[in-house]
Amino acid sequence: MTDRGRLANHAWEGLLSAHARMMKQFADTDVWQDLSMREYDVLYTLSKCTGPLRIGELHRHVLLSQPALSRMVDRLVDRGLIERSADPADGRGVRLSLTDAGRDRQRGIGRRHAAQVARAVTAELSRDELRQLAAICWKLAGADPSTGDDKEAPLP
Amino acid sequence: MTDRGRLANHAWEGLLSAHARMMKQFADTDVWQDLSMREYDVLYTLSKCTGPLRIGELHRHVLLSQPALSRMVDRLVDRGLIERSADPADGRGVRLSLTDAGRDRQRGIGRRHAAQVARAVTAELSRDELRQLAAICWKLAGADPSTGDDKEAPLP
DNA sequence: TTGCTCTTAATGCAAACGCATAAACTTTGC
DNA sequence: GCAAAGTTTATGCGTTTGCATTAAGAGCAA
Repeated sequence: MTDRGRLANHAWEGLLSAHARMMKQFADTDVWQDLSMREYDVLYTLSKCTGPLRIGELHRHVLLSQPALSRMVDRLVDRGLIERSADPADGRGVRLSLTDAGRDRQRGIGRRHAAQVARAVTAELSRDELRQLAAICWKLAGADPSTGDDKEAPLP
Repeated sequence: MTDRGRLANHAWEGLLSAHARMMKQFADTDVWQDLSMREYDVLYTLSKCTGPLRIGELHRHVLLSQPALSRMVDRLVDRGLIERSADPADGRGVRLSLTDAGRDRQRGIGRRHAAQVARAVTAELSRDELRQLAAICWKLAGADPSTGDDKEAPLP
């Protein structure tokens, strides 16, 4: 392995460790009400996107198998937090959107969670480090940092 | 929320997106043999540490509930990849270590996985970015980047 | 020592997950 | 226009996970 490869592995391991430490820290708090962090992640993803989302789109953002996601959507629909509607342009497709209750729930949890993220992350990193981390991670995520949208196969 | 807080949230969201994208990419490959990525994570953590590890120590590094980890250890012991032994200094404790087969398995998978990490990460980031990412993430992980060991409650 | 609390790991059980596959629909090629 | 191939979401089923609790040893005070 090249030196650069080793450096890449060291950086990736650092990212994994940071992820694990922070996730554990957040999981140990009381902000999630009756949702799991994964369920909140789905609500949050829906809240970020303007229009309704296909399940496949959602699946790109969420670290979960497609069947598991399909059933999680079932449960969230049953609980009145999201809505399934038929896609007029594609009979197979399903369009997902937050209900009003879902949006309220996401906002309530989101406000508290954002505060704890701010506390935990700013406690460790300077403003410059935050900027660098954001720029690098969004690059690694293959997305435009300003919009948060994925970039799919950038044209040459 | 302060401006710095918003920046922290933006950086954290970037880290989550990068994590999700990379994990999906790695999960879609054939390097894991008959292990799940979570099981490999346990073997890898054991391989990094010099001596046997308590289950509680392992639990600090792995994003899994204690009972789930306990049972995963069961299964890995049954499969002959790790060894449980009593802790002479503490009758409740259990000391975990890789068997020879477990070490072989970790190394075989680890080599291929490290190669794919190197490919995926260096494809997106320059050498300077890799260095910055490593330094910042290990800071966020609350650990010394050179050793990878956790720093617990740094003395004032 | 005894009795209490604290810590560590394991267990019962319902919920959630992943894999393989099916069902429903769209698209493609003839 | 129709069959074959591809795409998108859902379902069957065995395995794994998390929550609550238990079991067992450590630590400490009287």
